[in-house]
Amino acid sequence: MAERKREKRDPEQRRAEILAAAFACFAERGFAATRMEDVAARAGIAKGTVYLHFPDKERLFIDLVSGIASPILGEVGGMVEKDAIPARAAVAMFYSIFKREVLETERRHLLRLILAEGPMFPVVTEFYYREIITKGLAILRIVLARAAARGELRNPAVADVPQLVMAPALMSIVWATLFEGYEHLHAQKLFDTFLDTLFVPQGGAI
Amino acid sequence: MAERKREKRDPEQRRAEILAAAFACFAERGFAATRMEDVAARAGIAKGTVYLHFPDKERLFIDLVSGIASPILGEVGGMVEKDAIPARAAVAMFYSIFKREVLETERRHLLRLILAEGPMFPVVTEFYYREIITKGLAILRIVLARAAARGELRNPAVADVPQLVMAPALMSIVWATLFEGYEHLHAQKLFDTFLDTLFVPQGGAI
Amino acid sequence: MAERKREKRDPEQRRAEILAAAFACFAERGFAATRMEDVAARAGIAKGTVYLHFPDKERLFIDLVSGIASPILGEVGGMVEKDAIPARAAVAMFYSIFKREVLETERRHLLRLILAEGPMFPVVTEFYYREIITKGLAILRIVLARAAARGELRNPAVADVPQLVMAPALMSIVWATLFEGYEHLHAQKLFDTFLDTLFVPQGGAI
Amino acid sequence: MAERKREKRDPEQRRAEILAAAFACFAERGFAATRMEDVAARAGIAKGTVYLHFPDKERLFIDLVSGIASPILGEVGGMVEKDAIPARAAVAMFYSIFKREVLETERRHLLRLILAEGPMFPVVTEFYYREIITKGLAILRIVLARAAARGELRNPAVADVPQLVMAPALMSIVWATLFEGYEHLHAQKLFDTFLDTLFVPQGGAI
DNA sequence: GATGAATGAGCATTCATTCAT
DNA sequence: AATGAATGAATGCTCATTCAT
Repeated sequence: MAERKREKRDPEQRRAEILAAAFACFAERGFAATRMEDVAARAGIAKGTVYLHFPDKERLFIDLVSGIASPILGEVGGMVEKDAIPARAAVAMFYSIFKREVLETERRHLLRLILAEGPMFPVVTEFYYREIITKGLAILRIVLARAAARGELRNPAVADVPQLVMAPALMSIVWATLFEGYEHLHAQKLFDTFLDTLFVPQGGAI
Repeated sequence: MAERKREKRDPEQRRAEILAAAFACFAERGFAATRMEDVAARAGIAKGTVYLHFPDKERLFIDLVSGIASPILGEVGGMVEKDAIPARAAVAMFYSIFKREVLETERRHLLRLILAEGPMFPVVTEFYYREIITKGLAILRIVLARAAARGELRNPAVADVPQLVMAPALMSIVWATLFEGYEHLHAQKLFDTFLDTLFVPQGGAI
Repeated sequence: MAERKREKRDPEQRRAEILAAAFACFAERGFAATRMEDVAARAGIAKGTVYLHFPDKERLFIDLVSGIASPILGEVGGMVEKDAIPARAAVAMFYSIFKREVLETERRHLLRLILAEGPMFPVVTEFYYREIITKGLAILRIVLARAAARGELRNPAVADVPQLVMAPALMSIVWATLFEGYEHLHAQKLFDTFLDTLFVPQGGAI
Repeated sequence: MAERKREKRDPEQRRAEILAAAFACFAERGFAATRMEDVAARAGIAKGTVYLHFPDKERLFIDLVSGIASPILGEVGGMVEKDAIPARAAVAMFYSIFKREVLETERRHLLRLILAEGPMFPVVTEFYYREIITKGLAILRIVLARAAARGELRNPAVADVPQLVMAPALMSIVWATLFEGYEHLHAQKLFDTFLDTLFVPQGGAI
């Protein structure tokens, strides 16, 4: 009978649990097709309880999508600091962090959510542009400019189109989301092949 | 007010009008958030009329998403035939067709639809994998293999990961869909830069 | 190609065809669950054509239910005339006509229709009370009174409750409609047993 | 205006209220013509609340029609036990219970419902055949066989067609449902007259 | 007359949100 | 705080009826 009813909790923890449940639901079915009751059930609480932490479904979504991104940035930022390391290593690390933190995480569903619900939630799109894209591109721009200056790039013009470097990452997510079930895409190979294409060989010889 | 009521039409034309309206609506708001009445209104017809052409919302969506892709394939396929032309030109043509037929068309919203609704409509995902991705990759694989054999690729390993060539196209759509309002991405420049990175310079000079 | 389209017909015949189709449909599914299109399809005509003969669904139903009963009465009425024949024979004939004209005909579904839709169509109920019940009871009353006077009834009080004589007929229809599939009810035996109960044995023997 | 809003209730009681309201509605207008909103309104609750207790309209109907019959059976069954009492008294009790429990109750509308919706709900028909008809006939068969053996029946053959005994009950309901407004039928008289016809007089004289 | 595409009111059902407990 | 029954607006779909052909 000890059905852990009316379990009280640290509000912050409760909030986090709801966000986690909400993310799983939204990622699975999209915003419109997710029922608040699904979220509650997944969080192991009652429907009404969700409303004690979020005023409505829309706000739950926005808080969720915004909050989930923040942690990613930190590490990536460090990349730019180290002037010493070769650009190729920096970009490789970029992919590596992306792989570890996004592609191989539940966060890989984020893109789908943002892309899918973007038009309905401009706030979210803007948030991502401002907080993630802008910062990511800025970092890449710096790293690529440095690489170009050092002659590490086969095509220095790449430094002007840092989106090109993001493209394989994007592809890896989209593929993982849609087609992984039909055919496996080896993300690391995709990244490495791109790195080999982007950068002049490091000639360990002589 | 030209109320054009009870306008009869060629069934095929009517069907096409509905599909066009539906595409606009679905692209704008997603499957769940689109009301059949919206579609009808956009097509300038009554709610019930939609059901004379499609049995239900789901089928309207599937027929729509499936039908809209078909026309794309034809032209791309021709690319592979011409053995004579340089690989770079072939890939450039691939991007060009993509730009003309998808990126600069309403079809650019397709990716969003597929990505967003994929999990709810596995039929659609499978259709796209089978009809578009598989065929597109096959073509690229042939072209790239040929290029590798001819020494046209800076990194011949690219021939094994044709998804790499698709990545910039993907990026161009995602950017156009989400961030174009905040910052312009010059798709042609993206493609050209990538081509310059991918292929060894043709050195017309000396 | 000779798809007998836009077949013109004698209006009366067309009307009759529609009524027949409508009866089949209404009997099968009831008023509300019958679609005008079903009726049209069953009559082998287009939806709109029904409306050339009946102003609306309700009127189709009323005309139908009213019209289908009329033919029954005639023969029964004759029963009362023949003063000479024994009451038992007259009542037997009543059941016989009922069996032949109603129970073993599609008309057996009439009761269901009237009972089911009665509250929604008081006109129909009233019509049946006035045209069928009243007349049928009147005839039975005369026959039974005569029988009582002649000492043919085991219980002369039956002459005051002619509904009692109708009851087995009612039972035969209800049973045929609902339970015949589970267990057979031999209507003739039901009637004969009732006749044997109702009337004093005729004892042809000394 | 005592708007008694958001009144919470014992679930069982709520369910019973809905069933009662549903019965009234279905009895009045039939299955198809009854709107769930009517049911809700009649139960004094909101539309959605009905769905907290029944998954859909069909199930509401089936549960309703099935549930309403159960209570009838009990008492009737006792009839057969008492071997001592004369068959006539037993059958008289049968009619009496029927009158009290069905004819003079809202349950008298049940026949209409079953007859009307039978073809659309075979489950219901089968339920009634199995639970009511079969059992009722079995009891009558026993009582009548006993009566025949004791020479209480004017026509012993009646014991083979127990439906004959049910017929007056059926007539009383159908009449009450359809024609009572036009002409009164004295049910007790109908039953008594039938009993007097069925059984040999009990000779209270001497 | 005959047709059947078009219309839109109508209804079953869902689900975000509220609130009495 | 937590619950979940209750609410009612919203939406997919149907079908009686109309009307251009």
